[in-house]
Amino acid sequence: MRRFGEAHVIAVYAAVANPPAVWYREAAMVDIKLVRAEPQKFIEASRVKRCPVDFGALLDLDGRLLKARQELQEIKTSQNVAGREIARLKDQAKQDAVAKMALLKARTKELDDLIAQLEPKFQEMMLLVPQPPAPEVPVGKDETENVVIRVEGQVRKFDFEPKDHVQLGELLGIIDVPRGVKLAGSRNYILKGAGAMMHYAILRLALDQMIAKGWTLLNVPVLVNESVMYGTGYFPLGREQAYLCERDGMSLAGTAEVPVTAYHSDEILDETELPRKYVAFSTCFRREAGAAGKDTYGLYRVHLFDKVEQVVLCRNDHQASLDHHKEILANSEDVLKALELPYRVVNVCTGDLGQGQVQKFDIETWMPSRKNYGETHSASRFHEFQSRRLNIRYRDCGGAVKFVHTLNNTVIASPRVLIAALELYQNADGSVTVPAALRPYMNGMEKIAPRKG
RNA sequence: GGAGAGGUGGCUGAGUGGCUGAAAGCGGCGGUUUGCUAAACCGUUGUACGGGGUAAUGCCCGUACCCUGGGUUCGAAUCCCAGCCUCUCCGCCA
Repeated sequence: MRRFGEAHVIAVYAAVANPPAVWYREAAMVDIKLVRAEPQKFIEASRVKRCPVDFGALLDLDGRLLKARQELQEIKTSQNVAGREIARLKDQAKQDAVAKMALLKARTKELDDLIAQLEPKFQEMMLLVPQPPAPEVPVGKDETENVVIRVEGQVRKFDFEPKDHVQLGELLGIIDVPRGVKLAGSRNYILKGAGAMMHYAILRLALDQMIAKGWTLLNVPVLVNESVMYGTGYFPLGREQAYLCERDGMSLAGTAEVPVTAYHSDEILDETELPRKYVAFSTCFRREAGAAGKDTYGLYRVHLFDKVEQVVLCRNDHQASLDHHKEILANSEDVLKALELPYRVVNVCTGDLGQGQVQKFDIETWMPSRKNYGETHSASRFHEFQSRRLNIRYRDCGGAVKFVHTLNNTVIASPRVLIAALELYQNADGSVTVPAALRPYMNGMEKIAPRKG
């Protein structure tokens, strides 16, 4: 059985002058051959996704690199031929032949230098080229132009004045924002007692549902090499969102998607081993750079949260990708249905789509305090975007080596979903009924009641 | 953290300057033999890029790749330097 690929091509691209070194994979990003063949398609993708790339400069660089490499290859051929010759020559004839080689060597050096100069620029630009979105993705400028495609469950009407999750959390003694801020600054919090129990209960419910469906549970590193961040597409564009441990050249992943998707990087799998379906729990770290002043209240947008994530690696087949996309969406809906929370599914528009995503469906769960649905899940499919960057391939039945397709979706993320759960399950007296599905995970607790005193 | 050993193809493992993209074995694939399986025997078996060719696949030529990067040399898996990673022993530790 073939398991590991041999091409662990991780190159250091260091701006020679200053650390930190930037890591990337030498393996292709988006397929440059496709960009050459249909530049218009990528120019359009760049426009609607709002990922600016100078394709004129990119193709120019590509052309010059290609030309230099072709000449270099020809020179190498003559060098190899001459080298074999020299081994057989003697004395004066040998001296003459060696002298001739010097000329070739000088040209080789020139070409090497040229390539060494152009290559990093080319790679840098290639890392910015977006994956073209699927035709069924609505064109739009930002999240306000996402299209609702389905609404599930009934939004609760209260016959009393409902409290928000922070008020409930304080009243019940299960959420402590001030002390979270004391320890770790803004956007931090502490879950306590039944609040922490409900947090773990939700995550465990999600894990158990996925395990029951036959998904493979992984426990993965969340402090990862930069190459993994580049490979999954979070770098370079999302670098501002990540906590970096620069001394060690590592960063904290914002989601288990990162290590789980990279799990098979630099490997060649066998088609019979596909699809691979993984589920993993991880703590997620996000700087929320650029979100200053946005969603500052409560547990909606925080620097650290816990999440159960699902990741699929499947055949390089459009239909297979579509089928798995439906599957991972349904898996997440199953968790919300078990929790009996109302939600809707939206088709995310081009402007709100990530660089690598072909299409994305967000699930938004009803949050009474926001008087709106709030994003709780994000189901994406990438086609080859991530697998090219990570070099994840498989051998198909005919023996051809192809890049896998990757997909991922939140199974559940907490505490964000606690906003919906606590607020929707609250009672007039300030207590919160524990959703039936969570009781087995909370020692049978049925209700979280206000503290005495 | 201290001391040592080592990184070669799917795996094991040979290879100390040109005839080595790489011996041998295992595994995989194809075939012969056989009532079936097994065994035996024969053949075959990396990836990427560029060029040529085809209706297309097969195919042909070239280049690169023996952890990564740099250096020495006409020529590097082989010599030198730096880095990364793995293993063993000791120490520390959830």
